[in-house]
Amino acid sequence: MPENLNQEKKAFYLTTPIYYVNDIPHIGHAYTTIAADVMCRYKRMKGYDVMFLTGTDEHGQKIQQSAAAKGLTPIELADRTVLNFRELWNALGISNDDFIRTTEERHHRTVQAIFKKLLDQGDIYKGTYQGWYCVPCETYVPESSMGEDKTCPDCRRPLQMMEEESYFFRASKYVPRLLEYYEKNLRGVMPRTRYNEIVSFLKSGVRDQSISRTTLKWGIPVPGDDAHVVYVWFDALINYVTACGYLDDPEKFRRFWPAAHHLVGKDIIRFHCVVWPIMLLALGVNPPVSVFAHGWWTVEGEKMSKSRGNVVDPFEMVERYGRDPFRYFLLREVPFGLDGDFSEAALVGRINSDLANDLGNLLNRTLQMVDNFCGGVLPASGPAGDLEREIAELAGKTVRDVDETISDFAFDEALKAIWTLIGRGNKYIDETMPWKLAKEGKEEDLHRVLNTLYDVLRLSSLLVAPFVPDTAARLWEQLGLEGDPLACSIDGFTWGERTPGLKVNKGKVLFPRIDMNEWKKEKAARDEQKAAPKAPAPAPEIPLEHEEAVEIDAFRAVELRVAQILNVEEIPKSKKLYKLSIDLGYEKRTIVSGIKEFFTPEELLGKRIVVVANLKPAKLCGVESNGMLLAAGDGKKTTLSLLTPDRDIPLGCRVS
RNA sequence: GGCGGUGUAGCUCAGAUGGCUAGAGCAUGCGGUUCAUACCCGCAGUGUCACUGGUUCGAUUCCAGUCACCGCCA
Repeated sequence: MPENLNQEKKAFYLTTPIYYVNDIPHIGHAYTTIAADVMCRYKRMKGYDVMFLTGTDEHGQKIQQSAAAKGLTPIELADRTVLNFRELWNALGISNDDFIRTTEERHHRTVQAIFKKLLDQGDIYKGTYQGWYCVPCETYVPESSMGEDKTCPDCRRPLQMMEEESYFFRASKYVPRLLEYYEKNLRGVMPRTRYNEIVSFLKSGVRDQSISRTTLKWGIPVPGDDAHVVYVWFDALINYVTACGYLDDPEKFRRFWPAAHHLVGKDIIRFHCVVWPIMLLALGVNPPVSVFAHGWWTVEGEKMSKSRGNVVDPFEMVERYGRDPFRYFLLREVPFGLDGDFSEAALVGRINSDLANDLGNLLNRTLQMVDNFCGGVLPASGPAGDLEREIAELAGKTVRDVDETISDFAFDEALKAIWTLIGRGNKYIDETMPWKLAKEGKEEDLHRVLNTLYDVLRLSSLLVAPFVPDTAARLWEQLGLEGDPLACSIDGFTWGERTPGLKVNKGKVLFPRIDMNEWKKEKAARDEQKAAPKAPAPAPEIPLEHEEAVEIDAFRAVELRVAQILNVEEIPKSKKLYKLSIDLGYEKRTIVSGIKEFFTPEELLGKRIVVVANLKPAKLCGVESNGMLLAAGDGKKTTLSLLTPDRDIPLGCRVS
């Protein structure tokens, strides 16, 4: 690999995915972007010339639709959502060098130039696309996600086989070349399990990709054929080279592209590890050095989803706990690449034990001692003893460990290594008991200890700086040091290096401890408020088609009665069904109900509901159901609400 | 159904190439200390290392099978 030998600085290029503007920013977006930020800040401190890119993906059907639903033009919608992302990156302290929007002119030109080049060289050809199409939803449905009897998974209406003219990208042609590339580049896809998945997927064969659409307008026109727009994925991936100067700045491209790394969520590795590298190979450009796929967050043990209402709002977390603790938690709690669980209790635990007790307290007690015993001025140090040599050695090892682990995107390991050093500092105080040395007048020993602690903190400030930039700056300031730790070089750190007569500025406690009892009360109160009736939700898409009119008798024939849920059992074989025991007042029954996706057993227990009492019994998953409960839901099955009597009324009463 | 992964202390997880009393963090209990944010330090633990066989002088670590969970593919 050519390593920019004629440049004094090594290049490093890192991207996040560009985020689709049909969504409000949540913890997943925050996670990827924070990780990228940490990596880039670290590389800058290691002397790399860094380019850090994030941005937004703004074309495509979904944008066009949701803009229309809101009475906006697509670009108006995009302009609004982009603001949310920019604000979030600001709130999280993201240090990106560029922010690309796929609607920008530089990107349009690049996409069209690439399309044309591939077309000219025969890697793009015109053909027909065949597939099952949902006319109302205006979308193709892959066979794997079709409902029963070839119905649309969204609106459940029947699909039609459609044919459409489309441009295709000759992906199949480059599969052997890509496989060969991955064989030689084991870090091309990380972590390893994803690498295996991609390789086995490639070996199973890749179809040519349809890369244009005639059914929508919101996209980049295919050069020379205005009936088509470029398919959103093909368009989106190209952003990584647009911003890198592929078309406009060959010098920049030559410098940064050989050092390109992508960070992505595990859901989009196929595009990044199959389609994208093949596009690059076709262009005669090397695939990225690595694509790292990180895991997903669950929330309080449950899958995060809009319908559960448990989506973590990063703005709220930053406001409540601070940006640094949030950043720290996300990268410390879970190995990058694995799924993890986000819980506020765990976050508070990390704040108290790692940030307050270990790091904050080490700073606080050290500076307090410099104040108490030396009038706030760091004294000159005597020669090091065995203990000090051991700690200096550990410091060196920590620097090496951090470098090694961060290079592997193992942010959690890097933080563990730093905290081992911090822990050693705390232990060292107990071993040497500086207050005793002060009392006994052993000044030389005392000064040596304080200096050693000072260096542990000084180095820690540098090492934590990429993760918690604000905290690092505060540490630095309290240590009485000039400038910004983030602007320092990690390799330039020298143990024991000192400006004489340095005065420390013991300031406010770095991280106040959070009282767990009070926190629990506060959290419980908050949860209760959340559970209480919320502001009216925005109207979901409701199917507008009506059933045929019926006579009143037809309705009367349905015997609706009030009942109460006595017991809820999971049906292990089923993802959707619960077995419910219900009380109708005059009798108890079992019904089977497909509401598992929307309610926990706890939520259902004791609920008073309305059931169809004269429904013919039916067996579902081997359990006999005697009736059904009533619930309201939108057509897309994103939410469901049980019908429940609004005041106390005896069980068994009829509903009419 | 195919491929791959995982199953180790209450919880979250580490444990190349098989070997002495199986580890870390958090939580728990006890002790120490007072410079410090009721903090820090030390000690104590409990574990049939999923199950069943096999290879071996010896397996958590290798092999085969079983079960459970997860991912990708069909």
